[in-house]
Amino acid sequence: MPLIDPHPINAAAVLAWYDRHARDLPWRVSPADRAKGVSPDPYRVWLSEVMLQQTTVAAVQKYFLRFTQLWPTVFDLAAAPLDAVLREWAGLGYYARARNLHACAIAVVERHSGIFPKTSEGLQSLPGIGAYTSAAIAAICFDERIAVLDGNLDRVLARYYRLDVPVRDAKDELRAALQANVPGRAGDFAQAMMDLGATICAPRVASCLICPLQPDCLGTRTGDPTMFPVKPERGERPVRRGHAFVMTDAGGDVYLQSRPGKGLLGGMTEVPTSEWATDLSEVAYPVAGNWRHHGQVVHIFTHFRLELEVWSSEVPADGLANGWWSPRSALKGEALPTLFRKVLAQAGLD
DNA sequence: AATTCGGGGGT
DNA sequence: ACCCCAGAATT
Repeated sequence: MPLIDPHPINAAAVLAWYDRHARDLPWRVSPADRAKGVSPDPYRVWLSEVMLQQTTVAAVQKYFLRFTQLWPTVFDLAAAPLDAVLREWAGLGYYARARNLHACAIAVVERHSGIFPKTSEGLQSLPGIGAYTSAAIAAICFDERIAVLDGNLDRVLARYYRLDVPVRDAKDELRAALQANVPGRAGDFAQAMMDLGATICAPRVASCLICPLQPDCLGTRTGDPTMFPVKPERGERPVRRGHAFVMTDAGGDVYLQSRPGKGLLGGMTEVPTSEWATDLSEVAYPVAGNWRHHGQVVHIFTHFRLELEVWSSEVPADGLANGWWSPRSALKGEALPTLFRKVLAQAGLD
């Protein structure tokens, strides 16, 4: 039994709305310019799409401007050292994206002479480009008529079709329903539907009176469209606890080291910590010193809550291996994730 | 099919 | 507090 009744979407109405209300974004070609034949730079579209994976437009903007200023083309990015890319990505989260971004730039240069593939299928074979991103780039840059299904569209379509199961249980049907409605202006349509989801059909508020999908939206016909999509149950967020050790030498430089290349905060920079476990271990300092306690830092990851006790001490500069001593003035440029910036701030070193 | 990956903005 | 965000890779 089908989960949805895939009645048509009025793509013409959506495009007409987009022509008047498209958001002005640094990586976007306006619908007016697109109509004049201007096409987006695949490098910039790709970079923006990777940054926007599970990340808000507001958070991405300054990173996008910085990256395109430092590395204006895929050749520039491919030639950059990975640690420079990680330093610039610091704070944006999901750091596997940065490693894949760099690997993808190299692949495009080495396997495709610096030219991005022009089909979603070709794009999806590249690192860090999955079902969504490949479709988005192919539609936006090349008007491939393919369904572009992101979190916004999940919500818009769940309301439009009044989907009464969690989205993950109807992903294929939603994609097929959308695919059947993709018009010739595939790139503008994809961006229009995402803008619609971001501004009109928002998570908590649905401004149905001004929505171009009226009057065909089943979610609005009967009751409250914000009841959709229905959410699966979510368990508790576990807690992990540990100690963080901020060490300075006689000159005030701070001891830093690199995390393993894979996994949580992979490849990023940290201050030494204990293991993170359910129960707080008894503190074991890395080296002898006059250790002071600076209270606790709490950091929320997607799948657990971390509570770190923050300690600091001046220590001899020759007693540690593997890492390096960073002048306080250089901390801003280190590849420090937000967690460790919070730890340093708690110890008075921000 | 489920889990592992950050961090911030909106409500 | 909680939700969600232009998801992908791994298990």
